[in-house]
Amino acid sequence: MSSSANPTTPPVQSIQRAVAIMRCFTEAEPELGVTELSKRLNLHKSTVSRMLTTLQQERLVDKNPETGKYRLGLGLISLAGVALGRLNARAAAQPYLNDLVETTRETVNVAVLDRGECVNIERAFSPQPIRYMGWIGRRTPLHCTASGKALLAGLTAEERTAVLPTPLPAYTPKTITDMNILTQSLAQIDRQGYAIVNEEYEAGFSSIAAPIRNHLGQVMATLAISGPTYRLEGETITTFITPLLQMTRQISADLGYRVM
Amino acid sequence: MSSSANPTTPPVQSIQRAVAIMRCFTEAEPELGVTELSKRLNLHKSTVSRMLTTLQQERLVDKNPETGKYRLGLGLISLAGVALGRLNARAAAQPYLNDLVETTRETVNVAVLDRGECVNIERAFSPQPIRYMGWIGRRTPLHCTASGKALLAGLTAEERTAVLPTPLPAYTPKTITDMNILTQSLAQIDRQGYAIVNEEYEAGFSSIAAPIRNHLGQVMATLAISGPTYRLEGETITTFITPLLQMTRQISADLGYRVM
DNA sequence: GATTAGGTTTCATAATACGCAACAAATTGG
DNA sequence: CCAATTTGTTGCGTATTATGAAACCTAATC
Repeated sequence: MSSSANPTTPPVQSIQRAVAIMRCFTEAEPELGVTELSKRLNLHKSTVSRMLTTLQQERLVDKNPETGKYRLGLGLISLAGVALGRLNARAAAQPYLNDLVETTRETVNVAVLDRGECVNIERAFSPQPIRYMGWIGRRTPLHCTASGKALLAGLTAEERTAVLPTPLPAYTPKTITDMNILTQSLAQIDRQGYAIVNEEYEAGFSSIAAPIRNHLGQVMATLAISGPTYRLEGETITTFITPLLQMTRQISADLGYRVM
Repeated sequence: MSSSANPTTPPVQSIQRAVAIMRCFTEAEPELGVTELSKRLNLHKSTVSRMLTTLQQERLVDKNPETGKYRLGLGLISLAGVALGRLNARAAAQPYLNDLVETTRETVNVAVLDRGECVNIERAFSPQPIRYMGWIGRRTPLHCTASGKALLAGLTAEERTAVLPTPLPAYTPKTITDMNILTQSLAQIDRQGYAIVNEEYEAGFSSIAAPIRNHLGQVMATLAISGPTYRLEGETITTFITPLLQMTRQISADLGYRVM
């Protein structure tokens, strides 16, 4: 039977269009008008207007009464809540996050792999005013974030090739874009059991992550500690290794993973 | 122009159907098959199958490889993350939630009003093993939850009539179903500035909530402390009044609300 | 006040989504 | 182990829906 990668069934165009409309709304641009969406998606204004009206009826978008513009609606939050609720790694990790925040005083995140990206599914924020704000749902690349690399390190070479873009995009001057160098780096991460990334994805931002394993030993999520480089640089981030690994071992054990 | 309650534009049926499919997945039933969805929604199997394929391509559902059944996908989480990101009350409340959990040792939630329901938009869980697990996105009724009543108390009589169902459904023997009694109760809540609910929505469950106001003094969200009745009954829940009100005043002040 | 821009609605029709039937694969029960 | 049943997918023709064009309404701009 065909996989989703090579569908023989033509997709339902109206659903694709509706999702494309919703995906135009971002953290940077939370509100958009009919005409703007029409231009971006190359759809007629009347098509966009009708679709927005239906999405609004279904609570997936709403209209800001003050600006008259559309934005994503709270109905998405309820659906997402159901989607999050089935993630075992999230439930397993959640009781430990605040302890790790207290120990490190930095933001802690849980992330999973989804279709070539790293998706945050849980987080506990640092109490410090300058902190990493990785919100739930945020997607980041795999090859230049600590969580992403920890996820990649748990994949076979084949799986890795399937999820990584070619060429690897550069996000900062420090991003590794050579596949061989990345592969070697991932082998090292697999051996040592954690990944550290300094400013490969975003200037001034560093993090350390380790895998969370299921009862079969497969990497199902990662636990990461993130913050501004000026606070983590030097030896500071290495002091997080032990508490991080202790925590991921505990969480993995809660999920049934036994080291043989 | 017509509101979403009385649309003159016919809705896009395919979008409605797709959303109906997604809404079949719940916390209680996170995985469903094509035939089951077909029966529930009275749609042909081939229609459901095609729609699920497109939703899967768009990451709003995925297929559990172990069971072959469909479930809500992580793509929803990213959209919901954007939706949550625009909620000022949530961002304003978030730094205070852990303090309130430490003070009360109970679960703390932030909720907003959305189309006749109370929706959780933030939460910090109690560290105790028996605790209220109000997940983000969870929807609860207005007339029998503390958050719901705190939201209702901030509405005009007209607005209230618009959002409340008639008759008021009973969830437990303690649910108030008489509109006059509810109205009097809400007037009292408005005067005292907080709502307490004991087992009106769910047996064994109680909570206290207070409104979060914006710069105009309008109730935009609520902050609630919830837990099992056996821990909160008697005088315990009243000891939460002062810390809760202090916190909602602080959060409201952060949002620009000034008591005249 | 005129013009422009954004958004909505009516209408005819082009194109899509649909149901039906057939088929393939998986599951169930004897 | 095999037949029967159930589930899910796909090809096809067409009924129905979604669509774009045009007209209209409202708000914003000059």
